[in-house]
Amino acid sequence: MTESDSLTAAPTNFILSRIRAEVEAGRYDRVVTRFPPEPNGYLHIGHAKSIVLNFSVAGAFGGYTNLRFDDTNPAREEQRFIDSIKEDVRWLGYTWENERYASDYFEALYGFALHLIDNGWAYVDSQDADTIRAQRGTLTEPGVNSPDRDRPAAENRDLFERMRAGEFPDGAYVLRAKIDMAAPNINLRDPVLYRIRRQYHHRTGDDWLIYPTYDFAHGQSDAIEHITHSLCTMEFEDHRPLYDWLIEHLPVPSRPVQIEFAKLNIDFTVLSKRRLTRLVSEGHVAGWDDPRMPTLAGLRRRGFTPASIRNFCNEIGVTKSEGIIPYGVLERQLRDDLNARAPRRMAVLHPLRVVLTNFPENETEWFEAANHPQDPGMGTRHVPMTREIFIEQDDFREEAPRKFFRLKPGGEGRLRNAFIIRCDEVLKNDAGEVIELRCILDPDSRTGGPNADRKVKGTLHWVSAEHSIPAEVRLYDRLFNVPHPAGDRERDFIEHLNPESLQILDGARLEPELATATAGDFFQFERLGYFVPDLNTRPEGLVFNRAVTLRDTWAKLEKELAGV
RNA sequence: UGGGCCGUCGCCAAGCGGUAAGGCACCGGGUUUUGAUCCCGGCAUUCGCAGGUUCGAAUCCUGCCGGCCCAGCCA
Repeated sequence: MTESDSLTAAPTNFILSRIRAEVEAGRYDRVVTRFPPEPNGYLHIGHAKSIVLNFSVAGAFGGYTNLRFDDTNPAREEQRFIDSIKEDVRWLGYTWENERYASDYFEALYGFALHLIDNGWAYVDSQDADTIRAQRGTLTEPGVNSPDRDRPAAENRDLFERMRAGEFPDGAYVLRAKIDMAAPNINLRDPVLYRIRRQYHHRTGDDWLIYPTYDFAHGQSDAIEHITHSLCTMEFEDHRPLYDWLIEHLPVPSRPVQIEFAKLNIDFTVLSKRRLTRLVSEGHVAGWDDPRMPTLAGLRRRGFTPASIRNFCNEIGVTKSEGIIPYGVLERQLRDDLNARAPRRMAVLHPLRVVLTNFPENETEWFEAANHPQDPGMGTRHVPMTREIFIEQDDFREEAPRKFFRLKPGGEGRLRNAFIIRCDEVLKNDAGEVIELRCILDPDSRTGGPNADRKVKGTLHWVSAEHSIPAEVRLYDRLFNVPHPAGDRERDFIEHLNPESLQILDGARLEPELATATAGDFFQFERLGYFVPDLNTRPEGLVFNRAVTLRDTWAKLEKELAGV
């Protein structure tokens, strides 16, 4: 594995080992998979699991992966989603072999439908949707045959050709497979294969007025592309008999097999396209790429790296049992990746003015600071120190609790990369709030000085009041305040939205080095977390997003102390 | 109550008849000018439950229990 990454070195799982056995038995000389999104929304972290799986499976056996858009329903698909999906897959680090569309195969699929009709395995039904539904039976009762079920093949062919020709309105007819209305598996009760949709398609335009259903399009598309293993989520397990039935009854060029795995769930978020679409369309978030969204676009904007997401997918594994992964697991992967690679900087989110009483006025002293404490190769930069600086409000307590070892009246603290100071005086406003500290510095404690190694418990980050630059900083918290917002049967998941998921700070001060940061950069603001410039940051209006905090043992301790 | 699937530590997850991997979390301890990182150590006599088969079962059989999915002309 390179760096903290694993593009292809996925840990094993039941799919990988099954295919390995097949390959070793000589059943395949190469493995071809496909990632088949429907272009009706943005990709989310759940899709990432599928992408990583598909690409790593094919890659492990010298094969490749196609990107295939499952665009069989023109009513809800759009070009902009195709664009975003391609961008996201590329960003994740994967390169597909072929870019394909189910709509590329409409003509071939139509031919397959004719084949079924001619062999008496499909028929045109003239009943409306409600009637068909009523005849399908229930979970416990068998369905009943359609009166059109025994329509002669020639008549079926004629009707189907006229469906294509546009002679009928939407819903007038459907093509159905003739399987078994009494099958315990409802998907086998004469499933609909084609429906009339007089609708413009984003790729085929007005060429088609009938469109195949997922069940009819998917497996056959797999076969046409010589996909060897069609990996999908568990809810399609019931469709596998139909998938196989169609492959067996059609003159397809290859015989792919479908394997199902459990989809991803993460706590405190939702991962279904339907719900994500609602968050966007109802305006609960700023868009598909809102940094609070679990979409790849949102995670990217938030500051997540492709490697962190890939590593996450590999860490959680692939099985058939559905579980809920704590959001913290994803966050830790980001920390792991960025800890190794992010340059360190100092930034103060909630500034508290500190005057260093024995530091000369109008002077600037530059301190050299390592860009990474464990990686000297990342170099150093210089940070300016002046008589007036800002420290974090949280780093001073007038009434310090037990075990609080930052600054307090009369106490000492070390200014990171600089020297040790002692708090001599606390200035307050009329409201009694602390507005300024007067501190004296120990000149011998300068980095490299004779007293530099003096033991002082707390180390504080700081910026020069004069040299620091202002910035807006956006802090994010979980989008929902319950572990499983989609699992509530009484209340709509929207009701569980966390009203404090976004906090905007407009008074942050950054060390001057950060002035030139642009989208795509990433930093660790020491003692605070990992931050990235937002997509819309500008030199004259810096905006940073907090991707994730650092592990904060003190926050945890303090909570425990307060609780007991 | 029909069909399909799942149930191994708080969360993931190996294991596939020979006597419970690993990761995360958590709890100790060490290093540290980030209460970060890093390092060391601890952490299931037990595999949803109950029977059975076997010298031997998480692994095989039977029966229960719990959870998820399916009745779109969505995917």
